Amino acid sequence: MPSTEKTNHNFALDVHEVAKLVPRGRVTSYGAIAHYLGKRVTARMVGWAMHACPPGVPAHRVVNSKGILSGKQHFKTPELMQKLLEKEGHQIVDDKIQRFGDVFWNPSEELA
DNA sequence: AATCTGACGGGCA
DNA sequence: GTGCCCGCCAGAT
Repeated sequence: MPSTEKTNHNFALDVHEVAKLVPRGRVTSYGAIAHYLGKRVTARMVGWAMHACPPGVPAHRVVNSKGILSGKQHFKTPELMQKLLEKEGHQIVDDKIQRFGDVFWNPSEELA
């Protein structure tokens, strides 16, 4: 249960927690996680949090609002992110997840 | 101490 | 549809 109260400079932990809940074969966005955690947490903060994501967090399942693999450069190798996603059944064309609307997982609803 | 940057996103021109 | 601006806050310079 992530805290949505006042100043949490620990939201990174919440971000990681939510990221781990993303089902295999589904993806979510930085903004969706941010919205779920609360108003003070913005997509940028989520991005920052992912920067320090511990092992076990499926960071490849988190993309930007357009379904683009904006963070692939931060993986061990840029191809890794796409490869993992394709392995989970996603189609990716030009760094963009196809059928994004269908595989999108919204924590605010699915996890509400 | 001050400033810039960033795995982003929404709003407006 | 494209592009610029602003906000949010923690690191890095």
